[in-house]
Amino acid sequence: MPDKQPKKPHHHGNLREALIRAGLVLLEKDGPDALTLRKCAARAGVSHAAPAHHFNGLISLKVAMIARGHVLFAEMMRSACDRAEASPRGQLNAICQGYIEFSRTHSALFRFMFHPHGEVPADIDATTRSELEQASFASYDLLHRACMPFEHAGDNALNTEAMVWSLVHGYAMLFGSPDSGQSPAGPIPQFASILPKLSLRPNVGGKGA
Amino acid sequence: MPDKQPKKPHHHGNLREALIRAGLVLLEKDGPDALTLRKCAARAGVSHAAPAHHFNGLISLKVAMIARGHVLFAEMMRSACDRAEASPRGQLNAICQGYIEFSRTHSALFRFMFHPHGEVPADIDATTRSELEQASFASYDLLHRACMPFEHAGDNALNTEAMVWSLVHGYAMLFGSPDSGQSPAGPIPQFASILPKLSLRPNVGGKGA
DNA sequence: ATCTTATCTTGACGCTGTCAAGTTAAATTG
DNA sequence: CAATTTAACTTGACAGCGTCAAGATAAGAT
Repeated sequence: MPDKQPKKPHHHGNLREALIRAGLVLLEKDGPDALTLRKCAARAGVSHAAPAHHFNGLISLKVAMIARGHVLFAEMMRSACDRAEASPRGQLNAICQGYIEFSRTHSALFRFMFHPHGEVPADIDATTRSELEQASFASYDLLHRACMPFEHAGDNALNTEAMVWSLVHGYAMLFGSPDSGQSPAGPIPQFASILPKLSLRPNVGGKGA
Repeated sequence: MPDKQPKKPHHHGNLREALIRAGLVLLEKDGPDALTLRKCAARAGVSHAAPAHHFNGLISLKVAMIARGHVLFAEMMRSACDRAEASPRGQLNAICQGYIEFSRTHSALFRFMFHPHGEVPADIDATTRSELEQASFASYDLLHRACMPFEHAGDNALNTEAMVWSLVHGYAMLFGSPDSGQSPAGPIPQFASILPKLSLRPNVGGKGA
């Protein structure tokens, strides 16, 4: 046989990946309610029942899309960190900027990712489940590490994280959409002018605990 | 005719209200994906097409449920304010406690309310639309008023609001659910220990601007 | 070359939102 | 009070949906 691609195992080639990408396109184009297995299948050029062999149900495809979202999310935060100065404040600021930038450039996906469906059901296929766990851990870990320089021995170890995460997540949810928040008029303050109002003391000694 | 109720106009009596209540029950019981016009109709004891005469489509019923959610939301914040001391900090704290209490006692509804569907579509019936606008304004106004004592002349007028709202909303979204947040272990800090870390200076003189 | 297995197709089922038409009861009017 | 209009609801139908069962096809293994 002539030299083939290393991973073109069967008919379609890489249907699982194609379905995830189709789902992301549909989500961003027509919103979460327009996301259907059949449309994803059609967009990938396969029959309506083909997705069942890669995801056990629509919910699994959704979870796989969320996992993919976390990968993009982490990339955007990492890239913001690379462009920022290396100081603790610079890095934390960059994480937040990446967080908010993601919520703006992928606004439908961002909303889709964070608890729109309640808990992840138990009957997700193992591949998808582990993808989600790994990707969501990785993206959270970036925030976690950026907060570490501000943890202190006396504090509850999660205090800074919870505080920063709440602030940036709430801001992204409320103001990080094309239509600027559901409430009254006036320009939305920049997040960069909000973050400094959190009383964060850098921990000069080393690790906090 | 014998004395009738003032508002029992027709067959069912008050189908619109019954459908909203049925929807809220279904939402809390089986989640947002189980919310169906036909099930709401069945629960209200009418035929599957009856809801069309009160809501122009499923989306309108959803919006009406969100409006109802804002009413309950505002009630919970107001009640927390009534139980708290009258000082600016006491009131602001109470608003946040009510906010978080609502997100915990009505967790599915809370998630349902905040942007799960993108923008409100243009083709909502006028009744439902005005209900939403009025109710969401009322609930936001409570937060707005609680923040007013901390606004200052030099600040962007929305700074304090945006900051407090982001913090409490993010906290409620991330940690205000039965399953405690999607990320790593450890006890979640109380919001009461987070709020004081925002540098809020009371404005002793009167109004900020 | 045969067998096995993974991948995808076809067809069917019940449930969904929505539309069109018909029915019933309330309100209005003469 | 009776006829008419109008609002509320029912019935029936349609396409699209998720999902299951069964069959076809191609890749890999023996």
